[in-house]
Amino acid sequence: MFRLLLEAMSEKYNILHRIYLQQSNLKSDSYDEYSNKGLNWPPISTVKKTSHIFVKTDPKDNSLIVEDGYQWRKYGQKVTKNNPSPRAYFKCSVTPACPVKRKVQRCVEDKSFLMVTYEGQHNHDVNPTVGHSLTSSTTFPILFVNHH
DNA sequence: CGAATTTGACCCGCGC
DNA sequence: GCGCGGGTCAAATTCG
Repeated sequence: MFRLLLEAMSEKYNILHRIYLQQSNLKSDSYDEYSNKGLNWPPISTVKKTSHIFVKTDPKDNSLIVEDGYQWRKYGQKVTKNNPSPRAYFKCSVTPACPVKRKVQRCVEDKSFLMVTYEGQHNHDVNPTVGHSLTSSTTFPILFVNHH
């Protein structure tokens, strides 16, 4: 488990470093805004089509809703064969034309983990008010990004 | 009263 | 062709 964490974090660092080199060459101030706020992971979705993110939450909190700066509209919930815990399906509702989908499911072995799957990339910017509230939280819940 | 969530139905791809 | 598993739709319902 820890080895997976380490590999995924180093991979995430490599991706971020590549993005940083690209963005610094392109003189983009939107990425500087991200890095200043500590929101490192939204630009990853601009590189990768789908990404699996593990989020630590309270297992008692079964709301299955993760606030990440975007606004999601739930459109389905299913139970899969491998996982007894239900899986929730969300769509980005910040912009009606945004094609991003998100799946949220509890991890099988550790119920305090939440696996979030992002599909696609946002064609709009992140809501700044929600993003600020996210960074002001003391515990940054996102553990690592795994990609297939 | 409008919008978001819930939840069963529907749909589609895949393996037998 | 059929059943199953997973993804989406949409009517009803709840919530602000």
